[in-house]
Amino acid sequence: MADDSLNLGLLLFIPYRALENRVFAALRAQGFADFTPAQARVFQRIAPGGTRLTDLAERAQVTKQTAGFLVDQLEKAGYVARVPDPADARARLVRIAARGAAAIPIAAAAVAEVEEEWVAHLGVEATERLRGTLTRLREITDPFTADS
Amino acid sequence: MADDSLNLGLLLFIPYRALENRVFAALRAQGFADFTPAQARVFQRIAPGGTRLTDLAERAQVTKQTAGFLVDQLEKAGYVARVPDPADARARLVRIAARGAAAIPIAAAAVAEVEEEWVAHLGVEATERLRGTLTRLREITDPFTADS
DNA sequence: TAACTTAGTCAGAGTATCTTACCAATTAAG
DNA sequence: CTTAATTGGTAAGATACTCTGACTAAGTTA
Repeated sequence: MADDSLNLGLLLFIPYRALENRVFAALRAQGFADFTPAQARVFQRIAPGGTRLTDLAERAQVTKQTAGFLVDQLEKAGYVARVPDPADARARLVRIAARGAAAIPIAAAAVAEVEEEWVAHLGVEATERLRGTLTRLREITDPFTADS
Repeated sequence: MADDSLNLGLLLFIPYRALENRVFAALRAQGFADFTPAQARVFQRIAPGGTRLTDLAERAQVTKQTAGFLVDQLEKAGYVARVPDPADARARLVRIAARGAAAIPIAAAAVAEVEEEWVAHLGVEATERLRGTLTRLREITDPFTADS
């Protein structure tokens, strides 16, 4: 018998994990096998114009040291680059580099594919409502909702 | 400006993480500070009558070795116990022990509290739809939906 | 009973994460 | 304009998590 009274945490985590697995598999299949989930979680939080390490750490909810460690690896692998922050000589901006930019459409395609499967199972409306509800939920669960 | 076009993965992950943090904070505040998120993810998957290590590993999507490592720690801390599996002399069932059972209502209360906040933000109906949609989503994203 | 499968452990390695302690640049106070 | 506090980031060391590969023991199949 299916136990469908799992707590919301697990209910959120299960599809998250499933989606992540699919995206990683797609990237691996296209030659992007040289990065890890932890690196990807930081990478995802980089804003279009670049993001400071400290901000990245806050958004990803890890320490500055952890973020620095992961960005080091992303940088070595060519996914990101650190450029000086014109607004503050202490800081540098982590920006998406060529290899990172190349990976994004592949990841996006994998997400779209999974989403189609979800739509096929849930229906268009329920899927859109899911997205809408999660987006609204972000307002009270993401400390960094208000960034670009 | 808020960028509300985040991919579904991140949209799922953000509230998951927020909820997990709250539950951990509540447990810590009640004296349950001697376990980790990784241990909790395995712990959560233990079925009422006990679960074999191999099943636990599959459900939590980690290797048997990792599951064994985490169960060792949970066992040392008194959250679970390993008992012989009457059906198979090779196997043992991981069962929730006294300390584990004591932690569950505290975690449940924390989840309920967070859920109330979500209801306050989203409304009752949207929250229930969220749960329903996620439960249905589990059918195609959880390899172990069909267990008790 | 020999071969195969399944439950679990052992050993060793790499990855991720934290705490504590720093340095350097910026900003605030006087 | 110099001292003090704040902020961006790094360094070192420890712990936690997770994996791969190799193994033992029990169960199943032929």
